Amino acid sequence: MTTIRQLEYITAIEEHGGFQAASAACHVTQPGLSAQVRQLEDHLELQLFERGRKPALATVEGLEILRRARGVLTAVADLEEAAHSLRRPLSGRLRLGVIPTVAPFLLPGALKPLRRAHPALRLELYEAQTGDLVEALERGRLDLLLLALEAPLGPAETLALFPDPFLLAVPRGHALAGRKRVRERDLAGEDVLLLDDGHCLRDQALAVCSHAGAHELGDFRASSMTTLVQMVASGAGVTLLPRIAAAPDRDLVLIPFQRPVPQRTIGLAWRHTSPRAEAYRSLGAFFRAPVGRPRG
Amino acid sequence: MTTIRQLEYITAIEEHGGFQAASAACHVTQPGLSAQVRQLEDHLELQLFERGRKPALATVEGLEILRRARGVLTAVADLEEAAHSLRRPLSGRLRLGVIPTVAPFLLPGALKPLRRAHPALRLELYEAQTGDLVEALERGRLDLLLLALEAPLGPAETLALFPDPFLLAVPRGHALAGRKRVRERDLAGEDVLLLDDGHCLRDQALAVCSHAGAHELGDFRASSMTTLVQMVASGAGVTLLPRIAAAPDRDLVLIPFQRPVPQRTIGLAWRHTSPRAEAYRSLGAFFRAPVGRPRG
DNA sequence: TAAAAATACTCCATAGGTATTTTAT
DNA sequence: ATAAAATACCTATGGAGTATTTTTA
Repeated sequence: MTTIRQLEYITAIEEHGGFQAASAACHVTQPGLSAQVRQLEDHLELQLFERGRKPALATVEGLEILRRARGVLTAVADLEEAAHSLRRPLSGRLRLGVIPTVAPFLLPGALKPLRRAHPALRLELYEAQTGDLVEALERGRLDLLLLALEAPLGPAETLALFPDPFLLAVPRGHALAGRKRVRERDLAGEDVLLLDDGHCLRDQALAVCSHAGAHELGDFRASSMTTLVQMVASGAGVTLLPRIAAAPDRDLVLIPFQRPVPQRTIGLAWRHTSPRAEAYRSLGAFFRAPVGRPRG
Repeated sequence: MTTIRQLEYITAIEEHGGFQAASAACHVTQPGLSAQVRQLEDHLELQLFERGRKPALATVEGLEILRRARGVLTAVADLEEAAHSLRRPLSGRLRLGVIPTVAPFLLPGALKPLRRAHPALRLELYEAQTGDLVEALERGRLDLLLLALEAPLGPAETLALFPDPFLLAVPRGHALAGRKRVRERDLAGEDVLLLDDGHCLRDQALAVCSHAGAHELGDFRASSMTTLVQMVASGAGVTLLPRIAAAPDRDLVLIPFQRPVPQRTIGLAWRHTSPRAEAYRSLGAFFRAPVGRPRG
């Protein structure tokens, strides 16, 4: 079988002009090197060097083999060099999956610092709902997820980043609009607007509503948080808004809950077998909650 | 030290989706293969595969190493093939890929003379569409391609063999059936039948049709040229047929184009690094156009 | 006759084998 | 429960060593 070592030996012979000099350069004895050259020649069934000549001379065939041998050796060297540079974990491709109820609120402030801190990191973003993200993670199509940790995440390893409390969003002029704080049971009898199926936020809000005695408005299913907010602002009902999604709005009143505050936990998740786990943990700092709260 | 064997093992793992399957393919035991993988990982100081997963999953770093490993292995394979062909160029295995719109028309007449002229050549035939062939060539799974040179062939080296003009095929009794020659714009308004996606012939015919103002019949997609011809013969529409594929048919009329004649170029393609390039060129003579033209 | 390479042999490092345990589905 | 990979241990191939002979400039 052809070996890398054999190729190193024959290129050394060409480079140093002889078996002896080559053996010295390769830190082996001359007979050892000779044996390898012989073995390669036997394997290729081709004479590479003309024997019995003072300055070792490659045959015509040998020159062609030598040319290719150098190509192989540089490819191997490149591979080892690549391994070296890949050892810095926060470089290369990182496929990050983010849920739609987090992405627009956390990513804008996170990406620029992240890129600056780790310029070698090639970040690829995917926005999808929790179920799809978890499956993609398991299948090796994503490396890291940014989502709400309340959802079932399978065997993934996680890092909690911050709690994201829900606020009650009501239209200006609503009966509850003047309140400083609300309790979950204040929701009783309210028409609650929710997101489409598949959003983990929908399930979380639904859990709050159900044991508060509120009922979901059957006809409405918002496909995005923006739509949801606009529908509430137009007086169609009330909704639960995560604080990171809460932006000031003329027609909207956002009221925090009394304790116990219903909330979700934003965090990172990765395959528990991933070799970059520590690197992922260190990325958590970039995805902390935005500083400017919309309201007390 | 990195060895060729280690690179073979890790690419086998990727290819066969597991250590066990890979060890079988490499004719070694699983512990033997595992040990070599471990050794390579230790040497590179890099985890290449996530352990403890059913379908062995390469790490992000592993994928990059695997890409380079494949490059090294093809370079080595080329070197060994070079050695072989430096003795007798036209002997040993030659894996020939041919596109489906060429194979049935060119191979029958070519194979027998080829085998007679080069009995030491062990010819292996693969029929697939251009995209798959080009990828297989690049990856070192094929040695030589016989196809239409109009398609994107990457960095491959090529040899044009002959032009293959398109003929217009119409059903007997069609309005154009009596014409001695047609122009491209005669196609305007015709229902044109084409092959499935992926056939380069489809793209070439589509190019002719589009600037001639013809429209493709949406419901029909033939998976083979035989089907295509039968559909035209049954009056479903017209089509463009390469001349090498044109066989006399009772229900079909084949009309040549006036200049400029739309055509494809049949030729050979090989890796630009291939050591048998000269031998491949000499094979061109066996794949010239068939002598018996179906029509003027 | 000096150099460089080949030959003869010896040794030991390690690739690869068998048997078994551990781990993940 | 089953299948895959890791671990432990052993064997033997072959790479590399020393000593020596052969070769040709």
